Amino acid sequence: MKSNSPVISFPPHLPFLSRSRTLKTLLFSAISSSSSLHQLRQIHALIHLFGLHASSLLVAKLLRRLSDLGIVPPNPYPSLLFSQVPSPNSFLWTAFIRSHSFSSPLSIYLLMRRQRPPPPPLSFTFSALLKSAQSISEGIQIHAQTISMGGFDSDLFVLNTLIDMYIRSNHVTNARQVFDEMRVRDILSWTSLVVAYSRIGDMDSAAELFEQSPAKDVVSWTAMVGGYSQNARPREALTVFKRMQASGVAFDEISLLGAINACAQLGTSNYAIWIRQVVDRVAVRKSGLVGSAMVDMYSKCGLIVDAQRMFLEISEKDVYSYSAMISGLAAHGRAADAIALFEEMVTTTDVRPNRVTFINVLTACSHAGLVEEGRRYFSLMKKKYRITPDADHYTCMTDLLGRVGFIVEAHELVQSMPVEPNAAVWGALLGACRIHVNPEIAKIASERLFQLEPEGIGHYIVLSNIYASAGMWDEVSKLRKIVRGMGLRKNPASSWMESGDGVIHEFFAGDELHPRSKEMKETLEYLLGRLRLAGYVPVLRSVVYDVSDVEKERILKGHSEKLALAFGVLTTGVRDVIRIVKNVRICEDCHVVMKMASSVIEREIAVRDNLRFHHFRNGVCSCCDFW
DNA sequence: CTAGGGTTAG
Repeated sequence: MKSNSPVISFPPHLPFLSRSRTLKTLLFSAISSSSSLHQLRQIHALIHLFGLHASSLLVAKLLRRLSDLGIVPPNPYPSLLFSQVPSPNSFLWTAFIRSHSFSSPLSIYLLMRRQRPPPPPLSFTFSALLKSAQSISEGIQIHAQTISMGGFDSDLFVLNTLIDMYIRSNHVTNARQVFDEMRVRDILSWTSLVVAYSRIGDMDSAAELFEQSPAKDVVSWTAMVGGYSQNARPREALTVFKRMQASGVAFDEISLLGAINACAQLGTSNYAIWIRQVVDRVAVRKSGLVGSAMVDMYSKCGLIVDAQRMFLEISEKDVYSYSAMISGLAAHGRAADAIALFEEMVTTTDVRPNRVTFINVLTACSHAGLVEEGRRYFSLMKKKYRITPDADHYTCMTDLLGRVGFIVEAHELVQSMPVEPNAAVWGALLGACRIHVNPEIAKIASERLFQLEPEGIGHYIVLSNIYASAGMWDEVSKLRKIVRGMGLRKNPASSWMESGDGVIHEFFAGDELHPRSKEMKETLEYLLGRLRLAGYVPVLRSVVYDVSDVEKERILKGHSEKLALAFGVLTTGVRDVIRIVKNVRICEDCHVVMKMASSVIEREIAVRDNLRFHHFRNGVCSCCDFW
C-alpha cells in the first residue's frame, strides 16, 4: 500500500510569474501521482487555496484522475469541479466529455456547442466521443459530425480512433478500409491493425502489415510477439522476440510476457532457463506481472520447484500470482498443496480469489479425484465470494464428477446448470465417458458437440474410440467414414523434446522422419525387451483400431511419446531428467512404459500432456495412475 | 493522448 501523500515543495526564491507556472506544474504532477480520492481532495483544496480553481488545465487533469479512480457521473464530484471553472476551454470540455464516457458524452458535447461563443472542438474532443460510441452506427454518426466541423477529415488522431472503434466492435475489414484510405499513418495506425488481425487469429495478415510498417517500436514488436504466442505459435513468437532485440529495440516488462508465454507453450527446460536469463537482465523478475508469467512458465516447463521459488520472490503477490501458482501445483498433481495455498491466500492476505482462481482450485480437485472438496469450493465460491459460476466452472465440476466415474451425476449437472452448457462442458462429459467407457452418455454428449463445433473432427474420433473400447465396431466404422469425409486432421498428435543445444525435435506417431530414426527404433526395441523381462505386457486396449494383436502392438510401439523416450535415452546424460511434451493425453500403454522405464533404466521421466504433468520416478507416477 | 499486458476448464 502506498500511503505517502504527494509532497508539494515550493521553491520560494523564484520570481512571481514563474512561481505561478511552477506551482501549476507542481500541482499537476501531484495530481498524476495521487493514488486515492482522499489525496485528490487534498490537492483540490490546495488548488483552491492558491486561487487556481479556474485553471482548465488543472481541473481537466483532476477529472482524468477521478475517472481513473472510477469516480464518474452520476457521482457529483466531476460536475462540481467543472462548474467552478467560469470559462472552460476546449481541453476542459473534452475532459468533461471523457468523464461522461459511461453515461452521456454526447449531451455534454451538445452543451459545449451551445456555448456562446462555442469553444472550438479539438481532434481529441471527437476522439473522446468516438471512444464511447455504443454502436457502429453511433460511431459513424459521430464521425460524420466530426467531418462536418471541417478540418478533421484527414486528422490522424480522429482516424486512429475510428480504426479502434471498428476494431472494438469486431469490424476489422472496415478498420482496414479506413487504414487504406489514410494519407498519413503513424505507428499507432499500423499497430492497431496488427493487433486486430492477431486477435482474430489471422497472424499472416498481421505479419504482412508488420513487415510493411515503416517504423517499429517496442509496442509494435510486442504486439507481434504476443500475437504469435496467443495464437499458439510459440516458435515464431520467440523468433520475433529475438529479431526485436537484434533490431536494437530494448524490451520492457510487457514485451517479455509474450516471450515468457511462448516458452511456457514449448514446455522445454532449456527455454525456461534461457528466458530466465533474459528476464534477469532487466531485473523485473519480482514484479507481479512478469513474476506470474514466470511462475506459469516454470510450471508448464515441468520445473515446479523453480516455479515455487519464483512465486516466493514476487514482492507484491496478487490474485494472478496466486492463481498461477495454484494452477501449477494442480497440473503437477499436487492438489493438497494447491488447496493449502488457496487457504493461505484467503486467510493470511487481502487477495480475493476471482473466477479464474476457482477454476484453478476446482481443477486441482479434479486431477486428484477430490470430489467432496471440489463440491465444497464450488459452493464456497457462490456463498462466500458471491461469484456466480459460469460455464467454465461447470466444466470443472463436470470433469471432477465424471473423472471419478459419477457419469450419471455429471450428466445431470450438465442438464440442470443455469447457464447454457457450451462445448467445453459437453467435452468434459465426453472425456469422462472415454475414461469410464460409457457409450450411451457419450452419444448424447457428442451429438451436442457435433452441433456446437461441427468442424471439430476430434469429437468424432473420441466417440469412435469409446465405441471401439466398448467393442461396438459397427458404430466405429460408421464414424470412421464420417471422419474420412472430413479430411485430414489439422493437429496430429505429436510429442517433442529438446536436445541440449536448444533444438526441438518433434515426433509423430509411427514416423521415421528423424535422421536418427533407425537408432531410436533399436533403442526402443532394446528398452521394451528389458521391460518385458520385468513383466511388461502391452496394453492392447489402448489401440482403438479393430486389428490383430500383432498389429496393435506395432501401433503402440509407434506412439510419439515412445519415440521421444527413445530419443531422450539416446541423447541426454544419464543423470538428466527426460522431459517430453505431448499435445494430447498420454495413453495407458505409454503410461505403463514410462513408469516401468523410470525404474528399469533408473531415469526420471517427465511427460507434459495437454493439461498436466506426469513425473515418473522409480516405477511410479505422480498422478497415482489417475489422469 | 489514442497502439502491446500476467492466472482460465474438454
